[in-house]
Amino acid sequence: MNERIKPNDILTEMNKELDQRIREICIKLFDEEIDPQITRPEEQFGDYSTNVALRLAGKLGKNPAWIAGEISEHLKSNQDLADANVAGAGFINIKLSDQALIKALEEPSSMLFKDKTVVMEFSDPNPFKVLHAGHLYTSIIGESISRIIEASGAKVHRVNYGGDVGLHVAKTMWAILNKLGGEHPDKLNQIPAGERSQWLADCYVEGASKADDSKIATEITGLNKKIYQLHDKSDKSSPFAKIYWTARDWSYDYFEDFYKQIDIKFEKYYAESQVYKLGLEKIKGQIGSVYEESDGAVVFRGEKDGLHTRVFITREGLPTYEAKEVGLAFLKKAEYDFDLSVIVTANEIMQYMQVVQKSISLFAPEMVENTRHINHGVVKLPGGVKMSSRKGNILKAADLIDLAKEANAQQNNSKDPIVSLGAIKYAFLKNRIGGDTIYDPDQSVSLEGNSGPYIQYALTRGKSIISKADSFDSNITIKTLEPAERSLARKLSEYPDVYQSSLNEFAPHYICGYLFELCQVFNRFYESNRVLDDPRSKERLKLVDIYCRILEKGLDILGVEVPEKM
RNA sequence: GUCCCCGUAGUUCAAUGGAUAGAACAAUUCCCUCCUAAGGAGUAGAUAGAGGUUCGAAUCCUCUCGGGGACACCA
Repeated sequence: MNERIKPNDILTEMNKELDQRIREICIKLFDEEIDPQITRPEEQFGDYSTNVALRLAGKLGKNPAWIAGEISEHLKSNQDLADANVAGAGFINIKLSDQALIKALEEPSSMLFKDKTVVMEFSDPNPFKVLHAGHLYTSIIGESISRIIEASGAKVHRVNYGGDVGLHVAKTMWAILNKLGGEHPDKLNQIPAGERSQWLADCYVEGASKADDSKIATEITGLNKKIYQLHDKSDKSSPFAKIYWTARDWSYDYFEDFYKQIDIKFEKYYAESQVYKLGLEKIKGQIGSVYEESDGAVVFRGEKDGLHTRVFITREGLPTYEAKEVGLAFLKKAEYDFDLSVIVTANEIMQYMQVVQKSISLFAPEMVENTRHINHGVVKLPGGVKMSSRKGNILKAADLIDLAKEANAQQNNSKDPIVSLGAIKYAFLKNRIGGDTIYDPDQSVSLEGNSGPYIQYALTRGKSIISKADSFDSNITIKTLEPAERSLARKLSEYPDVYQSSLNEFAPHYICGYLFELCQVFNRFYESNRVLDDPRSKERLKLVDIYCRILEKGLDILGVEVPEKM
């Protein structure tokens, strides 16, 4: 965690109370200050659990079971809250009184980031290139983490960053000029609006595939310079500039359409053309101290920090990706003065990013202190082939959405985009961020198993129960719990802890796992306990209502909408 | 070659150094007069290998094997 937002207390209320009590007991009995590390164990063991006794055993040179016994005796002395017993090697298992458990159900979630300013950068597709499956994956991750942070009270600014200058643009421009037969911007009108994005993607593939030819490579290098010059001179009217800006707009128009489709909204699109001058300026100011000249280029020697040496300014005097990142970092800081900056990128970027961040930290440490990187893997289809944007055999983001739609139509006979989109989002978020993810369209839309539609369905079903009740008062207070009700209530009470974990680690998969488990517990309850037309109807409706609200909150954090009916 | 990440049931994934390694799908055996069975209850099945640290290791360390990524003017 970063410095400015270091949480001094990340525990939920119930956790905090137990934590405090156990700390006091340990000081009183053994004169030891120790973090109880309270966890939620399996139901058979209790509601909360701590391993303090095991960890104290070494320090005190005493039997852990004996220590656990002493502590649990003192915990028991306050029976309004909990019962405690010793189990296993020396775990202390705590069982809340029904009253305490019911109280825990009302606990609001953490507001750890209240009034903090957070900049979330994610998605980052490049104009002049294809918006591929990986962009969809990273977008869904970024959006969910944004929502996780927002839910704790932060103001989150979603920003996007793309390369509208650089060699890849030059490659696309080379192919465009080739296709148009020269600098003829008028001819661009011949490309139908619906095909523009694909046309640009094809141009990139063509340019990239021919860049091995040394003559064409030289032309592309020339175009690269020309594109930078165009920005330096704010040229918008020369034929070359007209082609550039038109194609650039096409890309951004397509991005906007796409994000709308997946229900994500960026407040700002940073472009490389906008940050490279600032980057060059900052780097040139540190030549000799942080960066150094080598072979005519400006580099950062990463080896002394276990990183690689990377070029920041080329021999041509042009900024590389690294230099632009330096500029972007300073621009974001200037524009938002954030408490926390989060950047979501693919794993392959990580090692470049570390070099960039390390170099910045040497002359502006405050810049990187509050910056956090989240790295994720790549998207694959089951038994999938390797993809390469250079070769053009790439899975587009739109293709992935189509696959989900098709699967949803076939398996569920549904055309509801809320279901197919929810299926993709959930499928991407249910695994821990970091590794590659295999996207199976059929599995993702399945109503059986751990899927988005399964949770969506569970919620619509829960709501349907409440809507069928003759009367329902959400304000009633439950006074007692039957065993089956208690199991459900116990699971419901875990939500704030799970949310807290997902916030601490920026890990949406905890939410997914919990929601699925919650549905399982609910279904088990529902199987053998009537809600409507039952003497316990009021209490059970209340539990169903809490269940629905948690599912709603959880799905909202995942960015998954819920249809009215399924 | 150097550095980084990864290796868990047939498959896709979980597991703050903690209890009997949890699920889902697939397989298999049961259970629907009932609030949406799109469900529930079972059975079978896994930590790549070898050492080490620890009261305790899927998790930390070393090595081996296997997969992916990064290694100077691309992003």
